[in-house]
Amino acid sequence: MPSAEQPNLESLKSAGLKSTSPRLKILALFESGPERHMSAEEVYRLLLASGEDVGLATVYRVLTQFQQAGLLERHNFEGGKSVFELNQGKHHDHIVCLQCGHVEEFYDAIIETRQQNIAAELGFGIRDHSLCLYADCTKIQCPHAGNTQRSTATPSA
Amino acid sequence: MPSAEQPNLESLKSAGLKSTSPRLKILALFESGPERHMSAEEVYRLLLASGEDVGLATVYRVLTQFQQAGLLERHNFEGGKSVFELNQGKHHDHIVCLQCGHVEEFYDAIIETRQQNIAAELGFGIRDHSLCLYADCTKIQCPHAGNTQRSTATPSA
DNA sequence: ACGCAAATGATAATCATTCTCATTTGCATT
DNA sequence: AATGCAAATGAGAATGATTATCATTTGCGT
Ligand SMILES: [Zn+2]
Ligand SMILES: [Zn+2]
Ligand SMILES: [Zn+2]
Ligand SMILES: [Zn+2]
Repeated sequence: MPSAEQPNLESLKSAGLKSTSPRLKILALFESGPERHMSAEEVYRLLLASGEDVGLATVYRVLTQFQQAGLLERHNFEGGKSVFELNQGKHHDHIVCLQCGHVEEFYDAIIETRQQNIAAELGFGIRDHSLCLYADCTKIQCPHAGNTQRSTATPSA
Repeated sequence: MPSAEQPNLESLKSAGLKSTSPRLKILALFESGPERHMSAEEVYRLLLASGEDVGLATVYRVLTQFQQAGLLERHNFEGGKSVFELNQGKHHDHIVCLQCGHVEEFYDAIIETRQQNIAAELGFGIRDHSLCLYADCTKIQCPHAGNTQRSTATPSA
């Protein structure tokens, strides 16, 4: 077989991180797990649930390392705990359901542009920003709305 | 003198909170203190510094009560600690200097409108939102930029 | 002035996260 | 494949922010 193998091993290698079992498991979880946005605790629980044995401290360490390496993004929605997601290179903002915590993503060019302009007007150079809309999705698929379906909402423009 | 007195006593009363010394002091600090945006710890330290004797637990309690009563707003900028500010009824978003932590406020009608539209498109009913721009103010007045002046920037558009 | 529920303050407890350190493991080299 | 060692891990202690407990104090209506 040719050398077009494990992209994860590559990711880790090029990030200067040696490829260990906990790291590969965590990366795999973000790539093909049930949730795109997960807290350290969630990652830990999911790994335990799937029989993997990793320490909570390691999960925290690895998440931080991955974030610093650019593999993951860290968000601080309300509630004091950080959530992470795979960095796909495509910036987006979030809307979080206040009932069930479900996270939806969106991108709006107008808002992004305005942010730049506003910062410029105030004499700041933007380095980062976080926009999070808090809402309740009673109108769509939400466990707390009596519907457990996965949300598939897409902006119809 | 007529009965158009202490608006603070009124605020507390109408919030169902009895007017106590810690509450009045904290409210006064937000109204005429040196900072509009303060964490519990900052409030606590400022009160101690001015000779007042309040417990830290009370500060936390009162801040939460004030927030629930609508007197204060709570924000969760990055860094894991909540900051509070007097609720003036005028919604605004924030830009925080990553160097010195200085907070500047702004309001942009275009962004606000877009948020509404986006949520509507996704089938959510917005209940709240938080937008925070992280930047460094090396271009303006920042202690870390060698200038301690208070910023007075105002968006011109 | 009384009485009592509400409020306070000191401290313990909790929660998320980081640190410590002894043990294990990846990986380059023999 | 065996060796060596720095890097990584895991268990648990430590930290920082915040909340809960509870005995004591205080605001306020009577
Ligand atoms: Zn954005
Ligand atoms: Zn996302
Ligand atoms: Zn806004
Ligand atoms: Zn503000």
